[in-house]
Amino acid sequence: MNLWFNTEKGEVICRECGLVIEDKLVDFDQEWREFDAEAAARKRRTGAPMSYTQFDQGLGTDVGRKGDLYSLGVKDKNKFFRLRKWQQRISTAIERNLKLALAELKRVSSYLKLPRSVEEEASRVYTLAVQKGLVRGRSMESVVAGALYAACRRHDVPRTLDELSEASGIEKKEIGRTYRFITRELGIKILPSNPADYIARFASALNLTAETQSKSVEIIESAQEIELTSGRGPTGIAAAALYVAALINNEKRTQREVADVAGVTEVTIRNRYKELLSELDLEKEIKKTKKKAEKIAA
DNA sequence: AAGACGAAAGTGGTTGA
DNA sequence: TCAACAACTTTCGTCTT
Repeated sequence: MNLWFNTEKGEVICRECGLVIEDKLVDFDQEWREFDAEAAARKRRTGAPMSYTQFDQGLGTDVGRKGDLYSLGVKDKNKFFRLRKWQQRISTAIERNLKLALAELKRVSSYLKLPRSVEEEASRVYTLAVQKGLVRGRSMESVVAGALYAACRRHDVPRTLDELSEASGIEKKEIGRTYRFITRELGIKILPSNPADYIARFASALNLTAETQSKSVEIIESAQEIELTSGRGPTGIAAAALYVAALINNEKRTQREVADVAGVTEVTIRNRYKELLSELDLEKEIKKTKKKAEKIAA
């Protein structure tokens, strides 16, 4: 998509269709001007942005820099070195662990192409987990994976456990276990993920058109209304809806193909598919497109 | 011959006593 | 803590296109 950030009007506009995507941009410009370093020091109110992806939220203090040394006498110099030693000692287990873990977190999150907001949230979750001592007895990596999984769910950009497992090299059930553990211990509430959130990703992996996508979201919505979706795995439902929608729009994919990208088996798709057909009378629509296809062939 | 279908047995996780 | 249970998987044989 070709976007145009109009900072004057505070809008984000699509260059192709002119659609205004966002009309409440924050103005990131300063409201004053500075002409030299002196004025800058006087006028700037903030430092670097605070971020949980930095192990100390970007707010850490170092004792002294080399430049300060020249103004000190011998006695003060010794004091200076002593203080700096202490500073380094204080940064003990927790901080070192955080540094390592957040590096790992960044790696996994960029592998999965997760948005910044999710990475940020996951870092926050991990930091909390460390502070509560929840990492003890668990591998750092698995907690990182669990935190990321939780963050994904919260931000409605679900990745499957399989994907997380592939990216982090941690076993699926291990991730699931720590995920459940830390969300329980930290009191993080997570709604069951919505099957519709998976559609966009699965559809593009299968090269399906936008119509098929919206059709399958439609199907999911009507299925949810009659409680067909509760208690079932969301990926299975998403896969089945996508499969049916593809049939209706004459873009048939095999059950095998859909099953692979969704990370479920053909059997699960069949089961959901059967339920969808019997409860939502979609058979008519499928027959319609079949007839159309035959006419075109003839 | 490939894909769809369905039965049966197995797995990991939740729930309720 | 254990057993019952539901969802999902694996496997395999049969039917359909």
